[in-house]
This record gives sequence, C-alpha cells and structure tokens, in this order.
Amino acid sequence: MALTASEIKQINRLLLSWYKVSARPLKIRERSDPYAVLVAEVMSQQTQISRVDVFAERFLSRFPTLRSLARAETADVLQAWRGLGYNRRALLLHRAAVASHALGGIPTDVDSLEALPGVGPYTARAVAAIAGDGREIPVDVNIARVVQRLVGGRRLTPKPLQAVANGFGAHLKPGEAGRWAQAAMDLAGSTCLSVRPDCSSCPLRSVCRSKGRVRATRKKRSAASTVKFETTQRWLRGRLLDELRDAGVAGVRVRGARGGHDAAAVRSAIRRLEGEGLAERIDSGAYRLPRRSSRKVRR
DNA sequence: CACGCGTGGGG
DNA sequence: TCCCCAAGCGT
Repeated sequence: MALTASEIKQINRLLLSWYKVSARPLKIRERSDPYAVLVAEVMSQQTQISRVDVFAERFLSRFPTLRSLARAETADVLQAWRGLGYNRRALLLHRAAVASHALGGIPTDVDSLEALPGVGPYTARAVAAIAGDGREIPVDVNIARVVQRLVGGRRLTPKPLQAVANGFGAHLKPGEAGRWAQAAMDLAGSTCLSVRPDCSSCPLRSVCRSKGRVRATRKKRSAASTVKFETTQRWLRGRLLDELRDAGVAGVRVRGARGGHDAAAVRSAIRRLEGEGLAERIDSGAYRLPRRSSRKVRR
C-alpha cells in the first residue's frame, strides 16, 4: 500500500529536522556551482564518502572552472586523477565538461544532465537537486535501502523505486531535495545500515513500515577462488597507467612482463587502454597519456 | 543484463 | 600482512 500524503510529509519533516542537528554534509555539496557538484558526485561513486571533500577540493584547485577542465589535455586530467581509481570516469568527466562547456554550462535539468557522458540516473538527479531546483530524488544504493524500508521492505525495480522516491520529492519545497537526499544518505550510513540497522535510534522509527522487522544478515560471498590481485586486469591497468603518469610527455616503451602477466598480456592491455582513450601511442613506439581525448563524445 | 572498472582504508 | 570492500555507469 502506498504511503499517504500526510505520511510522506511527516517523513520529510522528521528527516529534514534530524539532518539539521546531526548530519555531516559534504562541504562540496553545499556549493551551488553545478560543476563542483558534478565533480563531487562522480567522486562519491568510487571513494569513501568522507574523503570526497578532500579529493574534490584537490581536483578543483587544479581545474577550478568548467572552462578550465573543458580545455585541459586528457593527460593533465588523468594526472590529477592519480590515486582516485576508475580512470575511465576521469575521461568521462572530462568529456562531460567538454560537452557541457560547448552548451554554455552544466545544465541543471535531469534530461540534459543524463545526456552527458558518465552521467546516469543518480548523478543527473543529484546535480539537479543540489545545484538546481530539481525535486527528483537521486537514488543510490543507500537511498534505495532507506526508501524501500520506509514503504515496507519489498524490493523494487529501479523504475518503481525512482517513482516512490520522487513521491517524497513532490512534497518538498524547491531546494530541499538536495538536503533530503543528503539526509537519507547519512541516515543510511549511520543508522539504517544494510546489515544491522539501529531502528531504536532512527528518527523515522515512528513512521517506518519495516521498523524492527528487517531481515538479519544477508550473506552471499565466498565461492570465487581467491585470485591474486597481481594477476588481474585491474592491477595491470593500474600499474600501466601509473607508468604513463610517471613518464610524462616523452612516454615510455611498454614491454616485458608485469606481475603475473607475460609480455603478450601487457601488450594487449596497453592496446586496450589505447582503445579506451587512456593511452596514446607515439611515433617512437612508446606510449604516453593522451594529449587529447581520442574518442568522440558519445551522444 | 551481467560484467568490468581502481584504489586506499579497515578488520 | 592479507583479505575484503565500496557503487554508479557503459558496454
């Protein structure tokens, strides 16, 4: 059974007032600059949330404006991304900057945002809610858990889930959706935990339809033979990227074995990186970080 | 739609 | 020291 309007309003009220006293928002999310918010949201998908402020500020000090990122060489973006993981996301962020700079700025409506490279349903709604006046709730895995529990714990597929989440947004004032989302994420990380939620201290306990009847532990895990990390593609790609970062514009000849990968595997990996736009082959036969994005922006 | 993507931090 | 983990997006 769907929540009534008054139940939704009550939940919104409780959540926002709880947030006022006990939330620890990302500073970066309190900016109204859609560019800064986009950078922070992309990073928040791959790094400890508590470190996003530090990483985002570092990145933003190197590329303070959308224009500066849009005009940057791919190599410099990848250098600034060192240590942050998921290098393809740096490429996508760069391409999103190029595309939106050409449009005159980062859009703040969901549809235009979602058309940008690397920006999907979550990121689009997060930027629209935080930097714009969007009222659609960005649903990440944490907010999904909170919302599903609030309505009774039934697992919802993405589309119905988004619709239920938007039901909360529809009763918010303009500008509140971003805080609602931040509050729900904080609640998910501190109280409405995946494994052992602390319902007794939850500000929403009086209105939650799953209070006290959350299934105990869910375990999947194991199986999958233990694979040495040095034998994985991720490890190899990460090492090759760092070699390219260290080499600079002169590039480096990539030959020989790395960890558990023979020379042929290394050649194959560097060619794959080249195909993805993460490496550039130069005349000498060496590779370096690409000076410019080698692939077109997809649209 | 199932899978691949990177890294640093915590147990 | 070793093992486990995060989490949205593109393909």
